[in-house]
Amino acid sequence: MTTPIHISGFQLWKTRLDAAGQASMVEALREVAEAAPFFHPETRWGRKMSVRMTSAGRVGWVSDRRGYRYEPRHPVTGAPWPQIPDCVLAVWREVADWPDDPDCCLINYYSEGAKMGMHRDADEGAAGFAAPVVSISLGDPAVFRIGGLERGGTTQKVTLESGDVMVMGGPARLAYHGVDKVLFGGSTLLPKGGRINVTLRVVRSV
DNA sequence: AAGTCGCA
DNA sequence: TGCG
Repeated sequence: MTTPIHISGFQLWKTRLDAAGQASMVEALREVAEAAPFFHPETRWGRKMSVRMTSAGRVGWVSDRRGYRYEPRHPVTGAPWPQIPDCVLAVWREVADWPDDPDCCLINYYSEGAKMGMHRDADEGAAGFAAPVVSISLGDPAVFRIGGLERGGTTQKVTLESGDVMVMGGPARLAYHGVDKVLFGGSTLLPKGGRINVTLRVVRSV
């Protein structure tokens, strides 16, 4: 599909990745996770998030009692993050309409029952806000919620399925969004089920 | 508050 | 189920 759907300023390409493309991306991400294992981040208040995360790229997104930030090293192993896989960069270059490659490839794994509250991607620095955020969905479908620029505004729901690619850019770059729930078992792409979401960002704060 | 819960 |  070459024409995206527009939802509150977000662009959504349904099944932008075909089955083979999804499978090879999962394999590439599995290799990233071998070098940079998934970890369970804590919020600033010491609560575990339900998603597990890891990253690739120059910096990775990290959360702990010190707050949210980007770091050049894995918080558990201390190793630099692996390189962003070429197949992931290829998606960015196709849809981002941005001259630079992303600095961070955040990989979120949603097992059964995992969700993510409404938030903004706001840790990338002012220059990073100019670039879009690209999001790739793999595995089980998820109910994604899109809000506006302020917390508590009206929201819209959209189901994201495996192979979907979404771009949050322009006026919607700092819009609130979250994941209500994962429709566990809705896809056979991942051996253990669940959902992987890959987000690509230009980071100018680190 | 990238969480959780309680309320309408 | 969408807020607060």
